[in-house]
Amino acid sequence: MILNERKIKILEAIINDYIATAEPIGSRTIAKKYNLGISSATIRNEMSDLEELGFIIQPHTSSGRVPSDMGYRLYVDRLLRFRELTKQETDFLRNTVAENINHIEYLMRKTAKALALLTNYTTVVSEPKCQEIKIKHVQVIPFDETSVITVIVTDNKVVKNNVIKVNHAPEPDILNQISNIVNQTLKEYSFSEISSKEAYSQFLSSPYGKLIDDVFISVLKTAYDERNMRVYTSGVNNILDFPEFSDIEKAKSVFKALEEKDMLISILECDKEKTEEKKSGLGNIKILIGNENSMEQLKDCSIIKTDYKYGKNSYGSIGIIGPTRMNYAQVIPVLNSIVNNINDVIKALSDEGT
Amino acid sequence: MILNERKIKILEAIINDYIATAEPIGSRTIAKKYNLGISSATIRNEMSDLEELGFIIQPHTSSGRVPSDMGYRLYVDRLLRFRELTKQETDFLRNTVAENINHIEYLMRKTAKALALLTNYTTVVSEPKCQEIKIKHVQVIPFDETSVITVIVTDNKVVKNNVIKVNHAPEPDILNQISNIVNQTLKEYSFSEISSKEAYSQFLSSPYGKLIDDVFISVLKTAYDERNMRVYTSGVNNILDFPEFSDIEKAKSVFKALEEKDMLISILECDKEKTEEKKSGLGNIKILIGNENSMEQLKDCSIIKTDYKYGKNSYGSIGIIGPTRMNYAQVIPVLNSIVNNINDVIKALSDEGT
DNA sequence: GTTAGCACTCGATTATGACGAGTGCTAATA
DNA sequence: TATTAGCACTCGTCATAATCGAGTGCTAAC
Repeated sequence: MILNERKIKILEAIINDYIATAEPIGSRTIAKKYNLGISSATIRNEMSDLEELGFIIQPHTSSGRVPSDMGYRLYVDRLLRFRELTKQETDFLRNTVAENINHIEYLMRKTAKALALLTNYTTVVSEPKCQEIKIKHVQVIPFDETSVITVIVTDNKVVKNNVIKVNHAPEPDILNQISNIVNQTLKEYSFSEISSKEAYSQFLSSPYGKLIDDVFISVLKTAYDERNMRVYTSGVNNILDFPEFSDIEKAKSVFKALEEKDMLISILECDKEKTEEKKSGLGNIKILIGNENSMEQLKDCSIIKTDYKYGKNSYGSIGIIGPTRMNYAQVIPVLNSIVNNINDVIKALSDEGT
Repeated sequence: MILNERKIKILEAIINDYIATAEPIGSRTIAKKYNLGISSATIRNEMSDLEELGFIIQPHTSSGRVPSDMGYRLYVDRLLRFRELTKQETDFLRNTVAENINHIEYLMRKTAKALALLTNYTTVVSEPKCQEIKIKHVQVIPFDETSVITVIVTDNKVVKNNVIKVNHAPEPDILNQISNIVNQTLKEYSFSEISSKEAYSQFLSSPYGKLIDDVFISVLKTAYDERNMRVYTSGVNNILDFPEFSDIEKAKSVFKALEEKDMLISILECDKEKTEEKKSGLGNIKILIGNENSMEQLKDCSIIKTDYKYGKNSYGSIGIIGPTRMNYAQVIPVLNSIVNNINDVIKALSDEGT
């Protein structure tokens, strides 16, 4: 059986209609709404073929058809024509990026919010992470009589901090000296040399040896602590607006999945090998349709995601989650637009800086 | 009509039963389950009185009764007997606090999570805020050729940071000097003197005047920026487990409210004047029942909240949100326990430090 | 190959009636 | 006089049946 032009036209009609209405579509509806120049009976025959080929599904005998994951996959790969963004939309996205580019936490939060607003789906944004994390600067600053704070700046402008308890907090001058020692050591030695304490053994016998050791430990902890990765979501409630989740149990299972930070991270990182690059100059946006993602709770959802660059060698991810019936033609350009914005601004900043 | 002992006994039975079952309670049920030594007919008469007095409500003719906000209020003020926490519970709460006390962000997040876990309601935790914010230390640290980072530590161990763009980033030594200038100025002058630039006008003409100005501006912004306040929630999904929110529209409206950060903040801060202190040594836990809070979307919810101390003059808030039918007898001791833990540990730390 | 026509399917909607938990009222009782 | 047994009545819930209609597959005619 061949997937001829006409079958594809019908499939396209079914998918477009289903994306818009969330109702199974019958042959008569197609014949009336989309004038393909053929009767409902012919369409009926073609639909029967499409079902046999696996592109559409009949929820029960004598109901209309609904696209299958495979149908959406064909649609996304071959039929999708992207919606042009309006000027308002592009401006809005550009401003969101421009206003927050210097503050990664805000950037993540506002990006998630902006995308949720424009798409009405759920968005997830993860913190940029280096393949190989680099510590840019460490500063030990005074806090009170029995504690100091280490501030750790990584390559990608991410700032983390830890409180360290001491018996008696040294003077600011001393703390500066300690900061210098730490920074110098970080420049000269690898993490493994530091974690074996070899790199700074000479300082351990000094009066502040214990503190210096604590600082290095806290630096290493930050450098390796994957769990520290922040993830922001927005528009989780939008799930409830889709009829496919009007069953409260289904909604609950999706919510539960989206509440788990680990789950969010794996949404953004999972199945890297399974996904294919989208053609047509859309960068490396990945699309996972329904069961293509391996999370049982999200089997009725599609995930559209991509990475953004933030600092040298440092990448974060942005994902948009909705029902498989999601509006791919709109979501992809929106995601593409904001990521290009981020990448462009970051590139401009780093060019400027050299 | 007098609210005699017997009426109160009946009211108590109704409320306890309703908290447990979420079903309207009839006179026969009470007569059978709680042997008060009177017949269902008598109970019926008393219930009729209780309804007239406004403590219970009949959803429709010939259905059982349900407590009103006023009924819960009486219950909470006069009838409530707190459940003792189990050893596991107290240990769990103590450990949660102990493990995270030095890192405010974790402390907030884990506290929210722990409370949601123990109570099965939704929890909200806000960042400690000074009535009068004090900057403990400012440190300008290098980032790259065209930017530096200001790290601002407030009185309450909250660390904020901002990126500042410069034409050409000064050497670390210079940045240290600038940090010293800023810290010194902050010690000697008030915020108003700083915001008028009067306090540091002498430095403006130096080669780094622009940068120094930017740093002060960023400090002031952080000091005043209410919006910077972080708020963490946990267990939002628990809402879906309550039959009162099985209507998806109701659930959605609560979700929408809990998604807004401003709304969360006003949940924790609203109606300070309206609430009353709870007696019986429970610190200053506040309870808002149903319409006692002024948020339309939360009119079917109760809010139990209190403040915790984190650093000198610095208070954050913790709130637990559930249906008005929530288990006050359990939630209040749990909340009380964790807040006492936080306060005790913080007190111990500050005593130790003097 | 296409289409009109028709019998058939099956979920959704509506109507109906039985059930039962609960009420209020009245009259008998302690 | 307060309490209670008894009874008719109310009304939401649940199960059953009836109807409707969108949609199908198949056949025969074009």
